[in-house]
Amino acid sequence: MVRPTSSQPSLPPAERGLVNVGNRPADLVDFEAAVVNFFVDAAELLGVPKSVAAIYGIVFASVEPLCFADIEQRLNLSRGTISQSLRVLREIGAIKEVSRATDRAELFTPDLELRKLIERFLATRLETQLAAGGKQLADISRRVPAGDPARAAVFNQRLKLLGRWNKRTRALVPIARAFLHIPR
Amino acid sequence: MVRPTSSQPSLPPAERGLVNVGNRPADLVDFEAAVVNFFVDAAELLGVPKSVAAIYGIVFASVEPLCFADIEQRLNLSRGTISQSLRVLREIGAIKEVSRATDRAELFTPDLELRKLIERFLATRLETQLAAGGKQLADISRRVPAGDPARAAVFNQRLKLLGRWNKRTRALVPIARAFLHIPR
DNA sequence: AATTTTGTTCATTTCAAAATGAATTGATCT
DNA sequence: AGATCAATTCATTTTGAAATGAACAAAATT
Repeated sequence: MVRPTSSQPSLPPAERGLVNVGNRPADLVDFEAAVVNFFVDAAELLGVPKSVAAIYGIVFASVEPLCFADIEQRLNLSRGTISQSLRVLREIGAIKEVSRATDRAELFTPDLELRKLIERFLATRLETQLAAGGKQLADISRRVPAGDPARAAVFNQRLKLLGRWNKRTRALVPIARAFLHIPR
Repeated sequence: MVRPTSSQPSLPPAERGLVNVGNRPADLVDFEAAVVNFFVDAAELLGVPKSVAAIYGIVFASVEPLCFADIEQRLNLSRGTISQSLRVLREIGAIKEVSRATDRAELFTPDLELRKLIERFLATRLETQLAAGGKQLADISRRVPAGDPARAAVFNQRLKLLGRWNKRTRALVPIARAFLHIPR
């Protein structure tokens, strides 16, 4: 009877997804795959491309900073995609560059200050969308068809409702920030 | 000098988008288009198909309940899409059916209890995703590669961080509910 | 029973976002 | 200078969710 030699009780192999196996140890690959999947799923909720999430994941799953070639080796993604996704990740501050004197390649390490990422999401997606919605509502109000006053009254009532929800949700954002201890 | 005969100072025509003009009055069409656009934009944020949002919008923008044919006339969407989108809207409780004795066609009216929709979003998308994330994190923890203890320590540290954010965000959901006055 | 009216189903198509990879740039090394 | 390495750009391709519309059902009307 052959048993796995691992110290762990053997887990089922993880869904590999975008993660390459190559000649790397199976348990490491499984770990990386599980981390990458976690971030890919989370990104789906936030509307972020899979490749971007996967690259953050693979960088997160390495103690040593990774260079471009490392990522290319570990993930089943083209150079073009990796280059573009790294740019996005740098722009949003999800990864940091760590220069290494001995080599010319840039090294990347995850920025573990997740509050910055969350703050970015709150400000960029939520707050701006809600503000845009508020403007649209104002515009709609000026378009309520006159003529039938009873009908106009109904529409104004409905629009007031939307306006209240817009305001309430906007008021929620700072509360969320406070609760998550995210500095203004 | 020809002036618009409207009582309103003439607004620029609204982006028509999916809304059909037909032989309907321009100001009504503009109003409907503005409302539809509002919901389409909001839906984009929530990951809802445009057609679904547009149909909710066109129903919202009518005082009288609309039947299938009304929607088909007002929006540039196929019967198939309308049928499927109406099903979705009924399932999530965004519209109500209003039977009319005089006619066999079903009539639809918006459910203005927006808190129900928001609650649904919180429960279905946010909470279940966060719970799934929590499970994934537990799984990842069991996959931390043993061997190098220093490395394992770093990973455990990082995973603790993710776990904390997961928990905090989960704790935020009930607070959001309370703030928005959404009954548990 | 035949017809019209009212919608549904689902195999195919469309389309926009994401991914690709060849060509190119811009370094660094010999 | 020439060669090699590291990465970026961007015109093209892929892909998957969304939309289409013809075929089909089910009920009401004639």
